[in-house]
Amino acid sequence: MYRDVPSDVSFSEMEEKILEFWENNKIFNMSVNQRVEAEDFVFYDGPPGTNGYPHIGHMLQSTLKDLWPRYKTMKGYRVIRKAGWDTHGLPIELTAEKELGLFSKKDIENYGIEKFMEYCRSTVFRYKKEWIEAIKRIGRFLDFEDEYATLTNEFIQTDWWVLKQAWDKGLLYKGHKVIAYCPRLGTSLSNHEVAQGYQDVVDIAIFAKFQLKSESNTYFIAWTTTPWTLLGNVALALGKEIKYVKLQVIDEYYILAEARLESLKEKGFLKEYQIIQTYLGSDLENIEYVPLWDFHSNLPERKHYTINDDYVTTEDGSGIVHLALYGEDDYRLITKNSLPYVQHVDLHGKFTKECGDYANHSFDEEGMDVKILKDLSSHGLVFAKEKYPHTYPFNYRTNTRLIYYAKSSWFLKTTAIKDNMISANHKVNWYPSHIKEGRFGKWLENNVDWAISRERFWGSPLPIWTCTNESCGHQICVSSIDDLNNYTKDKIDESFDLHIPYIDNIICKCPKCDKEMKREPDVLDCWYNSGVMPWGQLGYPAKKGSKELLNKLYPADFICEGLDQTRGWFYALIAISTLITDQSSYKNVICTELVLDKHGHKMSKSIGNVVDPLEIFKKYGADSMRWLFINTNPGNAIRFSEETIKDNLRQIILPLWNIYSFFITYAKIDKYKYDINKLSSNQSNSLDIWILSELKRLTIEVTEGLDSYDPATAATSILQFIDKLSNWYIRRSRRRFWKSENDQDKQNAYDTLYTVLFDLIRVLAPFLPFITEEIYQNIVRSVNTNSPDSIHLCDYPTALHNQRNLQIEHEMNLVREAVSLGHSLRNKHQIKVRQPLKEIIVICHDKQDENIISSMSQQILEELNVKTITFAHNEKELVFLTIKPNLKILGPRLGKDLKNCMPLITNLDEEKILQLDNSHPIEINYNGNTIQLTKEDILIERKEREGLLIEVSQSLTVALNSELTPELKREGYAREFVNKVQNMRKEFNLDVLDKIKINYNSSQIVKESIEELYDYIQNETLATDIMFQSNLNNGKEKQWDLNGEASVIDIIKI
RNA sequence: GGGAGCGUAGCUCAGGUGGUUAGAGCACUGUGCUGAUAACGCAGGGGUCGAUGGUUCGAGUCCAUCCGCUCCCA
Repeated sequence: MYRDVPSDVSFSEMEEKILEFWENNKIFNMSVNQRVEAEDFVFYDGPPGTNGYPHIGHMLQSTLKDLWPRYKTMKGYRVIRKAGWDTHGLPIELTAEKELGLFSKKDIENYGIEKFMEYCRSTVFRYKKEWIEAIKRIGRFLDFEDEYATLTNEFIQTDWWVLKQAWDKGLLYKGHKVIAYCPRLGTSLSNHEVAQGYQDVVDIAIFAKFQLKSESNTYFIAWTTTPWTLLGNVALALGKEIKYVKLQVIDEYYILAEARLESLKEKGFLKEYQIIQTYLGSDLENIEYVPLWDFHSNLPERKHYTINDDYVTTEDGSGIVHLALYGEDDYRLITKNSLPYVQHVDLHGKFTKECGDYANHSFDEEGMDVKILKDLSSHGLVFAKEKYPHTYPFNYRTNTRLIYYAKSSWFLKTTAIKDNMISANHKVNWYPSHIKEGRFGKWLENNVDWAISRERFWGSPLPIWTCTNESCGHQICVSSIDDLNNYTKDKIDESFDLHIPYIDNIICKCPKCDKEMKREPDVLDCWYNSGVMPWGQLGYPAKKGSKELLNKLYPADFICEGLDQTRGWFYALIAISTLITDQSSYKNVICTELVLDKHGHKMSKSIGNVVDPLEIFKKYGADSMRWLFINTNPGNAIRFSEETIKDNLRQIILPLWNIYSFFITYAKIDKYKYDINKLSSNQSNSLDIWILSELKRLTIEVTEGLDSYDPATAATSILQFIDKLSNWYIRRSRRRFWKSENDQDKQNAYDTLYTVLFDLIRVLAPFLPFITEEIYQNIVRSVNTNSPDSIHLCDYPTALHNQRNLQIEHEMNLVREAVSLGHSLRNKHQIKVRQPLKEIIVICHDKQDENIISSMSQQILEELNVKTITFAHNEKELVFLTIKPNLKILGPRLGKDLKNCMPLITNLDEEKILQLDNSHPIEINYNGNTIQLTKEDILIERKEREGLLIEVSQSLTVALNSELTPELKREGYAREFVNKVQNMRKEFNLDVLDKIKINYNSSQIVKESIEELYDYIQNETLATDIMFQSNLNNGKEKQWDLNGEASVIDIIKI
């Protein structure tokens, strides 16, 4: 039989027990393995890094990453869910550096690369335990036994295999990438690190004079905020569309952008001048000038001339940009125009030996800007100088300046597959939909070749070997250990650690010239690893069985990550899958926004507003948190606070629990047992028919929501259903369960509620896996041991549109409308519901509704505590009619005339309105034209006439007969009396079935009422005796006010 | 600087393809109901739908510009 349902349940403790139950009974394994023969629903888990704690945002993703796999499992699919861990990359090296007190690559080499790498390895799983705990605690089913990690030889070889594909297609090349570089530490910085180190500084900006070769006293004026780059100048850039002017100032001529003149005058750099000539930038292309210094004059490439590019603006400076190899745009233009790569500052930040007196000085040493300025000044090459405030990137650890430095890097030529990536993306279903063409689509449109190598240690090594014989220079790319062995003397096997430094001991023999080949020293970007994941998680193609598995597990039906993965995982996946298979590796993707604190700020350790998920689980349980993440659109930023969690508990968890508790309370009393063979099939009670129809509707709507990866609409349907079930079906059916006779109606009520509950918990199981499991174990498993061990092994309920009963849904809406109006009227009359009333008068605006109201009148009468329902037809006496045009219909028909016709319609007299209401068309005249109006063209509204106590809605007009006869009053006292007794029973913690004796003292009228309705009171309160006592004073009695009559009541449990 | 998202009641958010009096939950006020309910019902107050223009008979919705917040890129 059913277990009791505690009213003071701790959801957290309940959930912990469920977790144990799942663990002990291997429910997750069973849910996958019982579907071995089934079609796969493919889910990929984006591997998290575990050298930091999991936070609330990951719980949002975990919720969604669990919801669909659970749902699809119940829908009959096999859903393999491999856990994966991101274990490579710069963040791990940074952690290691920090903890080991190392500051640069050189430090690492001194410390010992082998030791350093061991340290990295020891930190990658530092918080794995906490991650697993949090993921499990939120109820996520994830396979930690068959997990994958990016640091294994297996995964690295998949990296290699993918890279070899690109190599064979000619899509892998070595080029340069401009990156933020710290010369002090000799290390590159990631974007994230750079972002941490911007500082507002005031630097000297110089307007330098570049003399035209052809005209000795004419100069281009170019502006820079980094004077040290002038030493490496190779060209000047002008905007093609920008207007330039040639000025005469005394005996010199200057060329600069017209748009800058005003500003230069304001600053006092220009006083008296004459405009000699105007040009477009395109007129000034390809003009040679004299370099400021002749440091690099012996380089063979053509240089020191003007070029055009759109990136030049006239927002500051002179409208002419000086180009040196430090900056992404500079690098792009230098490459595009085949200008020489002049790196006049070396990796230590020192000027190179070509730079004359400057050689061996640091670019950022004290006074360098002034030195350069004086130097140029002495040659008459400074047009103006100014102090210029701007933000400049610094190394956040050493507080020294960074340089944007062009370094060699390996690239995947993704520009070659850009169109394929874009069309692959067209086939992906995105939630929210705007990401597809918006953030992600735009990112693909602007795709540049992907720099996939890093000059670091802790990553998958590049599998490229280069011949040391410079005249040969042949390169090979290997796809696996076996492949590598084709080129080596000493063969290695799987036990060999493929990481640096060991891999660099492997020397290949050049197939072209037999000389030694050495590995390209870089490692792969960890984002590259993440994009390889669909193959890497299977160890494809080397691992046994991986080919068969890949056929089933590629591409993914569903993935889900945060918005920040647009340029991360989402891009890596689509780039690599397009490269290898010319399609996206995911079909449906949910992209979640950030989880913010309750004030809308990002959670961060430094602000101290980080919420620990485990604390929330402990207080409110995981189901509450899951519901929060489902019910608030995950595509919008979510403000997280304990209050919202509490709201969610109250909104869904408690109502569900109370429905369940109600069922158990009565099912135990009546020893109800669900028997599928005896389930009453011809329901006669309209409440049953109605809730079963609503149940089908719920099932349809939730299924549609989940199938279209839209969690929010599914959540709305669920909340509405719970409300209907709790606040109408059960509220209205209470008496059917409570009554003493075990008739068919009671049986029907039980069967219906059971059916509804059983379907409901299965519909909800993917959303709220814990509470539904708890209910399932009690209402299903405890009475039927043949049913599946867990709700998560059950099938999802199904429903068809034709299983709904739209008629009853409409009818019940009408009934609820009538009840709502009735409640509202009682409010107006100031008569509480416990006081019975004689009559409710209803006018149905549509006469056909009378039959509905009449057949369901019992619901209305009971709910409103009214004796009879009367239909009236004298609506004109109660309401006046107003008419409005139906704009949706008349708008398109009348167009511009609508505005003028509106008053003609709204001013129609009541007779005409009634005529229309009775479906007789009428005509109005406008501007000489006759316009015919039918009922569909207008909207009729009813408003109560002044001074009447009536309520009007769309379909009904309702009034109450508020006359209180002596009989009704007596009944009122009796009901009041019952209410007080029941309150006392509750207060004294009596069991529902406990019998009592009642002693009371009261006025004569109350006494008469009680005696008259003795049986009723007895029945309601389970009283064996109700005794009047004129001297009631035993210390336990309570004083009450029964509709103005003072009374004393004492109850005694028998 | 470029791009994306958001801006609707005190708070959190809904508001396909333009259409009538802009909704819900929470909070607040009043009131009622309750032997499932740590609840709930009914009613009420609370809104220049970020601003300004435009298209249209009609704009929260479409277009343009601007403002504010957030994120991504530079």
